[in-house]
Amino acid sequence: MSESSKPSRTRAQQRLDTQERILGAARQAFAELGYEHTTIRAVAAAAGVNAGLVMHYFGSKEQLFTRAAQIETHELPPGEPAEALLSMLRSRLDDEPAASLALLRSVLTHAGASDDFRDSGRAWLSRVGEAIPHQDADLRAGLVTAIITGVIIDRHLLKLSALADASADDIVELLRPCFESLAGEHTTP
Amino acid sequence: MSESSKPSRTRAQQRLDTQERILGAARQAFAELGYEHTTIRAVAAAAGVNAGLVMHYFGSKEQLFTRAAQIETHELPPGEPAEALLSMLRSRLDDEPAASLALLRSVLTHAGASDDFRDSGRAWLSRVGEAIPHQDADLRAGLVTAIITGVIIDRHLLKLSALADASADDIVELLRPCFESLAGEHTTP
DNA sequence: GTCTATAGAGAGATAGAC
DNA sequence: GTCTATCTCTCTATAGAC
Repeated sequence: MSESSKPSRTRAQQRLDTQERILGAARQAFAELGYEHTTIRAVAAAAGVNAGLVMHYFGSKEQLFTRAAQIETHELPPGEPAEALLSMLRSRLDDEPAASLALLRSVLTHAGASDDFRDSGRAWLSRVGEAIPHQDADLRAGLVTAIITGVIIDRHLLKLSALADASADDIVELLRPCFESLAGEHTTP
Repeated sequence: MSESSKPSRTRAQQRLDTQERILGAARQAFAELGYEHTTIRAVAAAAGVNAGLVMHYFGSKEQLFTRAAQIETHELPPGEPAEALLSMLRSRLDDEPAASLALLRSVLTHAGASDDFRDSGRAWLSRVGEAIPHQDADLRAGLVTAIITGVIIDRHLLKLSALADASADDIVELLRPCFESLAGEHTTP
């Protein structure tokens, strides 16, 4: 029967809460500093716990990163592909999730991040490729993805003035012709 | 016969030669590994010298990076802006200089690199902005630059299959409509 | 469930010898 | 002009106490 009586928060509950706090702090740190400049100590401090506990829960810095940078693969909305891609760009311009920013910031310097990125990107790319009605669909999918990534990096990570200050609507409007020429339903020559 | 008397290479010459070897090794290392994973020791070894010598010549890792990642600001060829941008993208698709890749690889994680990047990018952006015949020229310049950067990163740094394997010509052809809509000489609404 | 203590490795930087 | 030796710092990771 009862043990600690009032199970308003069981021990397992408490454990999950703490893990979530740590993951949140880790996501933010990885997004702002990148993999190498993020220290277990700093993550622990931000989560209000001790560094040893972080290791105890996640095993290594590498595993902590993989957990923190885990992103649900972006779904491509149904309908005309160019418009679908634009609407997903639109939402990412407004608020890109921290986990995704963490992955982006670290992808150029941390080998593990590149792998995570490739894995989560593969499904996305093939989905986009299938939606594009052209022979060279793969290259086109790679190009729109490169464009989206480039814009997101400049806006959220590098905060380059022109892109960081612009309204999401203006950006989308300016890029519409690009997306239509790459992913639109033209007749293939 | 003579030994050190033959000034086929003076001491100052020798010094410059060695410095150049070090800079070359540094560029390659920074481009491949990023700022944080590049060690003075490894650069020295690759250049066939000792780590102490690198410090002696360049003072600090930070200064070594700044020297190694120094890039002549890309000149925008004269003529119609969209075509000018495409032709410069074209050349960067074939072989991007190591110094530029080093800067790109490090820009997301190293503060000093971001500054160097911003500085060398500012001149470029204003030049592109001036060439674009639109009111919102700055935003348009930021967008084409983001596109170029995204494509170069995916091709040369992440080596994502679709972009890494494609021919430069195919990429340029697919992106031409994008560049024309962003930087072309349309009548402004 | 959480924290303390510390081992162990690697890096940048400095001073001076050859 | 170039190298050896070393100092000092910081970080991950481990072992075990409360």
